[in-house]
Amino acid sequence: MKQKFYVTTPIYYANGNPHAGSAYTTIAADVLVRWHKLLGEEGFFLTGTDEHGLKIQETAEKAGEKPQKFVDEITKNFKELFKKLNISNDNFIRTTDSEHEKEVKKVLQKLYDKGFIYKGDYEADYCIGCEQYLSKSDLVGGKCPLHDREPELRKEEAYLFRLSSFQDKLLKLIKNETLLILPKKRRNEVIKFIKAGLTDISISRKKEKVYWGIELPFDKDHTCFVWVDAFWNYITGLKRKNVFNKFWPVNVQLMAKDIIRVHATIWPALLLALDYEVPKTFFVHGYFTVDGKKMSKTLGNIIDPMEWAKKYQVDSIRYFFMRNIAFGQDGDISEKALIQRHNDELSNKLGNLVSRTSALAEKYGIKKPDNQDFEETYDSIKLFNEISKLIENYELDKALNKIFAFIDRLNKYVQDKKPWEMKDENNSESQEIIYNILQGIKTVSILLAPFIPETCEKIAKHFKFKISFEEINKPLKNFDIKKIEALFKRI
RNA sequence: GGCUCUGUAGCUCAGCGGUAGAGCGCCGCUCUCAUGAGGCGGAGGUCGAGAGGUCAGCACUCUCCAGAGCCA
Repeated sequence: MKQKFYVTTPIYYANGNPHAGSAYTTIAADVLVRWHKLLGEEGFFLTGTDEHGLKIQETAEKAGEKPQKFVDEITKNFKELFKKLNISNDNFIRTTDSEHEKEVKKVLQKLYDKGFIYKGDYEADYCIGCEQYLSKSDLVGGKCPLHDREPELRKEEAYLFRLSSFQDKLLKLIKNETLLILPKKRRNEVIKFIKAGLTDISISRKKEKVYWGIELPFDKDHTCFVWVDAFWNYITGLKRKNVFNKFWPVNVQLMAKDIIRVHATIWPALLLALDYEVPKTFFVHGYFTVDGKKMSKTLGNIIDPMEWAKKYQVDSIRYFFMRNIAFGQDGDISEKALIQRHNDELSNKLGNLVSRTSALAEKYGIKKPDNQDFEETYDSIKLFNEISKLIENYELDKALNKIFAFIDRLNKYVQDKKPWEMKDENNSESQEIIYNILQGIKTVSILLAPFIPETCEKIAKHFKFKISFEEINKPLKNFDIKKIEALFKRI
C-alpha cells in the first residue's frame, strides 16, 4: 500500500489580505507535500481561509459591505497569491462553505449530546470604549490601548467546552510524542502550559453580538465561536473530497508560534471528545523581521507577498523563503536578500551551470561513458538520502544548502575537466564529461523540484527527463541538446 | 519573578568528546564552455565569561553575563 502524507497550513483569517507569513507557511507546506509526492507517496495538502467572527463582521461593516461579500474578495486574493506562488494544494477550504457549516453543526450537536458542551458564563475583560471583550493579547500594560482604560470583568451567557477534562490525556499524548510538537522549545512551552491547568473555554457568542458565525444547532441565540468552526476545517477539508479515511490522521500541521497553544490543546481535545485520532505532528515556525526590525505599519516596512509575486520569479521567492530562514526559527527577510539569493545562487550557480552545460552539449555533443565512475555525479543516491533525512527533520534550509553544495561541485568539475579543450579527435572524452555533468544536473533538478518546481520542469523538459526519483539513476536519453535560455536573469 | 531557548569568522548559521566549519561578504590570482557567471588562493574566530569533572571540550556539569520566547 502506498504511504500517505497529509499536510495542512492554518486557515488564514480573512479580515485582511495575505501577508508574508501566510505565503511562507503555505510555501513550506507545498514543499513538503511535493517532496512526499515525488517519493511516490499519496499526498494531500489543505489550506484555506477562516471567514467567520466578530472582527470580520466589523471590518466588513466598516467597509460598508456584507461579510460574505467581504470575505469572498479576501479569499479571492489568497487564492490568486497561492496560484502565483505555484502552490499545489489539493483543496482550499473556506469556513463559509455550506458543507463545512453542516459538518460543524453536526460536531457541535454531538459534543453537546455527549455532555462536552454545557451552558455557563463567559467571563472576560470588557472595554466599555470598544464595547467588546478583549483578549489578553489586546491589552497593553493591562489597559485597552485604544481607550487607555482598564477593562472591566463582564459576564455573558455562553456555551462552554469541557477542555479541562482532557488535561491529563493531552499531556500524555504530547509527552509520549503520539502528538509530536516541533521544535522542542515549543513542545516544552505547551507541556508547561497544560501542566499549569486548562480551563473550560467558551465556544459560543450571543448572536445579537456576533451574527457572523455558525448557529448552534441546540440554541439559535448563539453562534459558534472560532474553535470548533475553525479547527474542524482540517477534517471537512478531507471529507469534502471523500478522502477522510485515507488521510486521517494528519501527518503534519504547520503553523506560526502564536497559535501553537490552542492547536495543542483545544484542537486535539475536540478530536478526543469525538473519538478521532489526534494529529501526528505540529511543526511551529517563527516570525519574520525585515532588515532586523519588526514588520509594522508605522515603520512602513511591511512586505506584501503579492507585490513580490508580481515583481520576481516565483521560484526566486520560494527559494528565498526556504533558504534564508532556518525552518522553525525566527528569521530576517528583505528584498535585498531576496535579490542576492536570486543572483548569487539561482542565477550564478544553478542557472549558469545549466546554461554552460547545455552550450557545451550543443557544441560538442554528449556520449554516455562506458563505465560511469564520476563519483560526484553518480553519488546521487547518497545525496538523495542525505536530503531525504534533512527534509524528514524539517531542515528545509539545510537541504537546500546541501543541494547547492553539490551544484558547486558540478561547477568545479566542469572547470577541472575543461571539456572545451579537445582531448581526442572525436571529442569523445569531452562528450563523456558533458554527459556526466548533465547527469548531475538531472539529480539536482529532481531534488530541487519540490522547492523550485517551475525551473526544474523547464530543465527536465529541455533535457527530456522526468521529475521522479526513479529517474535519478537512469541514463539520459536525449543526445540532441541545444543551448537553454537563461533560467534566472540577473537582477 | 518562574520556566524554556540562544550566544561559534563582518553577516546567516552548521558542528556537539579528540585541539575550529559552510554559504554570503572582503582581498589577491586565473580560465573562457557559460547569465561580466565559473575556478584557485588568502585574510578573519582565545567557539559569551569563569569554574568543575575528563587523558582530552566549542561540545558534559555548575555559576555568572547578554539576548529572545512562554508564563505570572
